[in-house]
Amino acid sequence: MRIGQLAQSVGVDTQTIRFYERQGLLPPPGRQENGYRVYTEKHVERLAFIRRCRSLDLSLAEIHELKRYQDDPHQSCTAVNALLDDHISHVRSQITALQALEKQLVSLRARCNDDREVKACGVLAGISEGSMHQQ
Amino acid sequence: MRIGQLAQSVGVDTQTIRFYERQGLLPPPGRQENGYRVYTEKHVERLAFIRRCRSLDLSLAEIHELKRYQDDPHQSCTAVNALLDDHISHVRSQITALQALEKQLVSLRARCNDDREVKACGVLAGISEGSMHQQ
DNA sequence: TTAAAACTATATAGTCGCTATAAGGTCAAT
DNA sequence: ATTGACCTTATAGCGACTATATAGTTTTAA
Repeated sequence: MRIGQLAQSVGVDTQTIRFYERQGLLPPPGRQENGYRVYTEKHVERLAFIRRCRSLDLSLAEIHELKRYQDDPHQSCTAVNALLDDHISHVRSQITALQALEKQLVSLRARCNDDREVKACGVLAGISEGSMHQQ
Repeated sequence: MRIGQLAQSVGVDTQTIRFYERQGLLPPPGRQENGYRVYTEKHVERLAFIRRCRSLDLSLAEIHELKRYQDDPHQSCTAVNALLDDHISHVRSQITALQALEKQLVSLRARCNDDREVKACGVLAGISEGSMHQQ
């Protein structure tokens, strides 16, 4: 199968596939005489795995790490679990930060509900004052 | 005041200040005979405004937009409010996405609590199966 | 048969908001 | 005279792609 087919079957751009290859995430495929890449089912699975990891927002470095674990299947999976735990706490702290941010934004927004002139707008005033840290 | 003083008083790296200048966010300051930048109180305020916007996670493009509104203080501030509303809903959808992600990650993590060999690890299996969409 | 469309290849630059590095000029104090 | 702290510009790097340019190949249609 050529790159276009692989791309379509996994739902990825061809550029992204070449990019993963350059990054060492996807093993270099065979080539036809004309230089076209030729992929196997293995590549489909590997690419799908990468995309599922990405949909979990794992970084390419983390996916690399998981790949190393997969390639040495007899070691303990403690490290796999640790990686996931780290990632979960990373996601949780992102959520916390964004929730605090949302609160700030909503309280800022409440300072101007009507159609004032910009110079009287409570929102701009609020940002300029920098009084956003208390309350 | 020179760039180091400005940087310290606002709590920003000097590189960042020059970067904002190149981006057109901070007006070009005067220069001493030796070429050193000379800043005024105006610059302190403007830079602090930029940093407060950044702490609200507004993009440089959005800050540009706010700057344009400030420079035309007699127009209605509807656009300011709209910008903020957009930003709030952007933040909210980020939160929602991250919460869904967290759920996925936690349920994936639950598939392996003990020290198995990697080849039997439920976490890696879970990712490989790609059965993460039905909860 | 030929011409156009669709596919493939590589290389390179752009996105965002900085941050880091290199290589040098200026200034005050020792 | 030299150290050190400051300033200057230019350039490259981060992450994970995405877009563009340029060119070769294959497939399809007229």
